[in-house]
Amino acid sequence: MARPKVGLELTEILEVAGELADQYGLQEVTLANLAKELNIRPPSLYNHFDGLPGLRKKLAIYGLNLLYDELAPAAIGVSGAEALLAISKAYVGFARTHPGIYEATLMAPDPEDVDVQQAGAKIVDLSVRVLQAYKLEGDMALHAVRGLRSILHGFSSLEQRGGFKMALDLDKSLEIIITAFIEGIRKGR
Amino acid sequence: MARPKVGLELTEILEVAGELADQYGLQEVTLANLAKELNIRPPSLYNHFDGLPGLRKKLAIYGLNLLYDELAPAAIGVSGAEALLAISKAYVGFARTHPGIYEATLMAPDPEDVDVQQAGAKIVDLSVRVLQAYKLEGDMALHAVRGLRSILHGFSSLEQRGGFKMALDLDKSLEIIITAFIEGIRKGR
DNA sequence: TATTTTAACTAATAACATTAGTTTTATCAA
DNA sequence: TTGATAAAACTAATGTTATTAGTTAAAATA
Repeated sequence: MARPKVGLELTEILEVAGELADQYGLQEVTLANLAKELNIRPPSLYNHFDGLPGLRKKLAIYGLNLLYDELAPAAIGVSGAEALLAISKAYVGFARTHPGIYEATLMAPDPEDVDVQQAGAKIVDLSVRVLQAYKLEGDMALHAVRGLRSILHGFSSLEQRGGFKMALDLDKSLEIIITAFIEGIRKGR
Repeated sequence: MARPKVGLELTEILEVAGELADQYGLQEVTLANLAKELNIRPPSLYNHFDGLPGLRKKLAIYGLNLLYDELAPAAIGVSGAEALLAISKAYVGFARTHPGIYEATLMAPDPEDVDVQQAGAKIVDLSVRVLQAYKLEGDMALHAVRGLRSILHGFSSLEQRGGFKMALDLDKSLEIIITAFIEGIRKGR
């Protein structure tokens, strides 16, 4: 019993791949660079995942789980606008701290893949629960989730790509945007 | 006089590259594939731009200009919420029609590049003008622009990556999200 | 201790971007 | 029309990458 290598290896590889992604960008996460970092030869990596697409898929799932683990704690003990702002800040914060891993999250070779969908669904479900405090009726709850996700991803993505050039506090922007959006949704019933 | 090849070549190359991107994805826009499509050898492309990074930069600018050319007409003759919804639908529509070119728009090798910034600034300016109808005071106008851009990019990006799985009308989602956001911004003064 | 599995390895191949140097083709001035 | 010039194609070669095949070493298990 106890196979200390089997389970640990893959996680360790993904951690290194994640560091590589955050530090140099996702496009630098190549089998060559990863192998160099791990002091093994590139072909050896095929024992752990199915080539570069396999790595990117596992990295996407790994990243989605990391993201969920940061969002979930932010949502406990609070509700309503407070909870909404808390997970929003956590989301954007994650994208800032882990730009490469966040990018990997959206770059799965096949986004329709069951495992990837499942990891992403946890985050969607979390958003749904936070929005339940607003008692939105019918389809409005679903539209609201789409809006929230659009804002969070769009904001993170644009910030990451240097899209916001104005000298204007980013956290304040986020708070105003989220607050405005949810207020508008409430008025719209 | 009249050098019908000099100017036309580059545009023609970008058109073919754009078709390649839209049809097979941006990652398939390689010098090898592009050269094959143009019936020339890959090294010949270096006479037109500085390698793959050069192509991606030019494709980004080309795409931003295309996008602007679709947004601008949508905004004329209308104002207020009507104009806002018009450019929003045009934006998302462009991302749907030209998924590869839209992606290229955000994938410039150096987003800080002056030419890229300039092409993007036209679109930001257009958003600013449309939002001016709401007479937002002080920084609120700037926050609003950031919010609008986040929504439009986030929505397009998530839709493109199959992020919205629910059987729920996408255009209706967009309309509700944009309307809610701008209403919330107005209330927040 | 013997077997089996895991994970490393070497060697080789194909696709790609890129550089250097050359040739063809087209433009334009005399 | 012709000769000079510039643009844009070419061939050849190199280095990096992912990938496959086949092999070996090491660890876990029976």
